[in-house]
Amino acid sequence: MARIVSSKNTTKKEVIIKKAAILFRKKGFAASSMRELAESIGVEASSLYNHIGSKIELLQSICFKVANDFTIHLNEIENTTSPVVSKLENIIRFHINMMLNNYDEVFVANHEWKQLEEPFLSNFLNQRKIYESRLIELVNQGILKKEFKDIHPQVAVLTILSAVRGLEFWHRHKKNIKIKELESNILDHLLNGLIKK
Amino acid sequence: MARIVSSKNTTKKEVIIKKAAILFRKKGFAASSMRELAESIGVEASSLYNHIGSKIELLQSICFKVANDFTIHLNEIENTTSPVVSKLENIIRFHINMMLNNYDEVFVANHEWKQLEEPFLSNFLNQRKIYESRLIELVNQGILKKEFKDIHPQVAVLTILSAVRGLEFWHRHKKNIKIKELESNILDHLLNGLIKK
DNA sequence: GTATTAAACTAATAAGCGTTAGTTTTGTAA
DNA sequence: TTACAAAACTAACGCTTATTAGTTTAATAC
Repeated sequence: MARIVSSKNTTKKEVIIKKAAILFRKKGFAASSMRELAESIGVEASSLYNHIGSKIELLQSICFKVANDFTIHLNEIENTTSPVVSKLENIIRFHINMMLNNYDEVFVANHEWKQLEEPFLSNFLNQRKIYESRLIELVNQGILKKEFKDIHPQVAVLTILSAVRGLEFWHRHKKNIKIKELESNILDHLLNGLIKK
Repeated sequence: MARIVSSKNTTKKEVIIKKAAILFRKKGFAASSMRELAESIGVEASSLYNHIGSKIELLQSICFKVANDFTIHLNEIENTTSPVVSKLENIIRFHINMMLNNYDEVFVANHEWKQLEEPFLSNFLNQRKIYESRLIELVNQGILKKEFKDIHPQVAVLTILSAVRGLEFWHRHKKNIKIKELESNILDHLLNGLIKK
């Protein structure tokens, strides 16, 4: 009789959620079945229900964990007194590292939140909206302090968030370039641009 | 008896594909049912099969149409003799306009290609890889001609493509900003950066 | 060793899926 | 008006889905 293996610091539920994140990232939430998930763990599908409530609950856990991590980090950044450009750099670095270290979970949160059900769907979107607004306000401060050009802050935030999200694709050719080099290149591009002055 | 309405220049098949793109964009391919699609058109699910072969064929049509549009445009750009920066600007503008004018189709191609089956999946990925390589080569030319900084061309292309893809999110708050302003802001950010010099 | 509990199993459920077959209705042209 | 073809319909197929109930096995505590 196969058993779910979990070390001392991780519950069996956490093991299932992690495996779910991997599966959902690869195949998408709707196209993933509980039987597949169970197989990837090594048990029968029905056995999973000794540890979790439902399939949708797995998606909720993944999405809200990610959202929470980003919010907490932003809270910390806002409570410092650095130049705006440093704050923004810190945030971009955090996004890059989250993407590299929690690839499956961040990917799923980014792509599969649509499959959430109410009230989780609304709540998730609202958290994202608030996070975005706080970033826009930060860029706005940078403009007022003459650290940034007089650009449209909403568009700048969108461009930055999207560019960082693009690191998803980096897992394809991860080996071709060093992480630190990747990080500094993206930061340089977003902050200083592409054209030689 | 309800009928699929199609004007003179669009076949019923095209109507179905368009509605499919809208549905797949909203709910994802796997989570969309043929019964839902039929309902959005106003007929029974089985009636769709008078015009199309299968559900997966719809996804194929959408994805390969988009891929083709981008490839054709890149062909045209490569056959001109403009400065690299103009070529790149032209390509970015094309991406922005494709995203704004063919939102559903581009979104689906970007998000749901995973659900394609072989050999379409491999073919699609290969086309994307080639497209990306050609852009990287273009940026490389810009570096050699001293138009661009000495950055990592692969990272630059990834950043640009990702930033432009982020326009997906723009449909949420489309009205707050003019398209031309949006376009020039993004171009300026990607080419010239955020920090005041 | 025995009792208890955690966690696996098998089997079954009802619902939804894409798709097909066969039939009926509708629009068009002679 | 009649004949034909296009395109809708109803009904059903076989399959997969998430989930539940009931049972058995394995690990833990005394």
